[in-house]
Amino acid sequence: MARPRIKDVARHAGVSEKTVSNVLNDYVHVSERTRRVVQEAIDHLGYRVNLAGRHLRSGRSGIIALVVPELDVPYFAELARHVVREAEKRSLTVLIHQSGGDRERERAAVAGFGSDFVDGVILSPLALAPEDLRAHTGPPPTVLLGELLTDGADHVAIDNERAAREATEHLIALGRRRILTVGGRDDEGVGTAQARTRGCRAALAAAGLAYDPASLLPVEAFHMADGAAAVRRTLAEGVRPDALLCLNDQLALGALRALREYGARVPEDVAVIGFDDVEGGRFSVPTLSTVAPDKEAVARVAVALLLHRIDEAARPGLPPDGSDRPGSACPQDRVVAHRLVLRESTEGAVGPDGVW
Amino acid sequence: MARPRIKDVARHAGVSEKTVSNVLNDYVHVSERTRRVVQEAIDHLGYRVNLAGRHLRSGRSGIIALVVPELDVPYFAELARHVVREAEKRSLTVLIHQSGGDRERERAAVAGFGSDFVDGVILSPLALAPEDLRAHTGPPPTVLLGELLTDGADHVAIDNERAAREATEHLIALGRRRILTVGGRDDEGVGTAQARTRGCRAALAAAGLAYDPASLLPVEAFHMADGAAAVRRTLAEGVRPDALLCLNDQLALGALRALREYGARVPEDVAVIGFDDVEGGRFSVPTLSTVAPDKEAVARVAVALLLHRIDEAARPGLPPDGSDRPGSACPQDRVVAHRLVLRESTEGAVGPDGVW
DNA sequence: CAGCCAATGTACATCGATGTAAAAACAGGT
DNA sequence: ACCTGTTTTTACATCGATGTACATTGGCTG
Repeated sequence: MARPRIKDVARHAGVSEKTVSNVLNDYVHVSERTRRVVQEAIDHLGYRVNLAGRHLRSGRSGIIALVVPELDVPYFAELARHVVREAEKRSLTVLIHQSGGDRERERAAVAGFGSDFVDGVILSPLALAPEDLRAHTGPPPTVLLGELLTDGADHVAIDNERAAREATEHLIALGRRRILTVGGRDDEGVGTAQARTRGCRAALAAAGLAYDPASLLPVEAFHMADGAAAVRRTLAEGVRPDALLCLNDQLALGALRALREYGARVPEDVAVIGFDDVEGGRFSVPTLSTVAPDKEAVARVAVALLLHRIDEAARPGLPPDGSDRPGSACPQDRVVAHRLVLRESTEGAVGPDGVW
Repeated sequence: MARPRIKDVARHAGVSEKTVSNVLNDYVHVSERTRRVVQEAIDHLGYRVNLAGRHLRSGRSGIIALVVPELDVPYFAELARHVVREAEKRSLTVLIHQSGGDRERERAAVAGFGSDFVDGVILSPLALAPEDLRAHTGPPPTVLLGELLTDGADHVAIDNERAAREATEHLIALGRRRILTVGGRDDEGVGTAQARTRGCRAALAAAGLAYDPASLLPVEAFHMADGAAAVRRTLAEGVRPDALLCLNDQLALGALRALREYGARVPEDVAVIGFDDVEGGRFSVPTLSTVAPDKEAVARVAVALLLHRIDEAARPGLPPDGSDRPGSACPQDRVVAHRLVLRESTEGAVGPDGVW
């Protein structure tokens, strides 16, 4: 009553094991009749291939890993959904890992999790340093999401600097001048936060506005709690901005909450804009203006790029070298579209409260 | 320069392959000296076990699947985080699947995804029917989350009926009488929605309030958009409730938005309560009262139960029978704690808007 | 009808790790 | 030194699927 093996199917169909395997793998030279007989045996016994055996033999598991900092950050959850869907189309299974923004865990990810059972890795790094990547050029193939860390690996992202510039220009066009950047970072790092901060500064400079380092509100993490805390802290100090550029929607939603506690009307007193276009921002009070990355495209491009690398690595070609095949061996750098979605938090009012 | 195999380590250490395997698996009868030599060879070569080989030999992959309807529903994302963390503690890896609430996909999950590479499945069903489960009692071991579908499988959930009763009692205690149930369902199904609806009715009955089938607002899915749409529709019809019991926080957050559009003050005009205690409800305006399940406990119990089944299945004992080992062969039914978290949407006001 | 090519099917080795059975090494007791 | 019993190590088969190399079959040509 155990699960049937290929040999059981072979016996049942009266053919050899290899013939069954050939049917399973759509090998061309199998007569229609044999194929039918084998298929019937398969159906009859309820046979299904054992991935362990196939994996051992082929060296491919059909599993790719997606590593994100935290799943319960809606942006990553939405991204994960798209990646899973995209991978499924190409009959790959996705293993989702959470790094918690821990450098050690991210390093483990690019190293293939201390074993070789994933065919490839899509990593959204938070703490990984460029040298970690350089240290590990070997398998498995890796695609990075988010900011460009180094030129050592494939990479997919929106143009964060330009997106931040556009968002800031929008705030400036609304007549806002006292703009704070929630989550902004001034340091030398190569992360998404720094790129967006640069874009913001560029817009300010272009508008002839002074840049004040104090306009950057640092946060621990990009959660609602951090956004709310940072804004509460600043407001408590007596600072009165007229616009907030929040580096993601979670921060922005937390900021909306904090502003409300201080009696500020959004957008009349303070305009707020975020990044990511998550579900929460489409139903908040007020609804949230945001920079919407094409998440579906990010997922599609990332999976395609990764699959390409995997196939490439499987071919007997010159693996570590990389002098031939133009535009293939050298790391790809794909920029995905984004657009500004303007909602109530910068553009309009919800309407009066209490006319029930 | 290929990845080293166990045989390479053996050669390098001057011992047999099995001895290396023994060291790897902490077999007792290995002399201290041999162990040291082998360990040095392992470190020197940077050897790491190949999971494909181990999986093939042992029949265990060390991977469990978590199947949820959608990852971008925050409750499932938070649950996923806990499950992953819990599994990691027991050196299991979690494969996350999304069923999209599709019955076919859920059925595939309990059937082990058409292959046997997962050791077990934790499934949060949405569309699965009891008969689907009964049809597939074979491997892999399965633990269900959410409502009790049948007595055929292990199962972990909060007491949804009681939780809904408590939430409704809270609304009634506030003096509310025109209570609508957003997402409520009256039918004969065995899902979470039905259980919560029953609890609500029980509370109404206990308070001597009439039950009106029209108080159930059906929804397509449990997303913010559905909550907002359902409430808008009802308000447009002229219905004026004084409380909303929303069957999850997403519906509730959508409802808050819709209420605001109609000028209703929450909680003064309408009290709102949800289920799940997601992050969004802790920062919404107003903050959301909710039924908070102990998600960490759900994850912990589910993983423990599953692991137990997996071990059980591996032992040579009487698999399909199940007459011995009391309280083990028979399906477990674990109820996890929940508590009412009362916030502004039922208890207090945010404070006046516009005193900036 | 012999002869040959292509289409089709088979036996066997292989992927890497580990269980089995048995051999080798070692300790202690007489 | 010899036997006994235990520890330590080894050779080999095994898990399931598939690539390789070869055997067989059938169809077609000359």
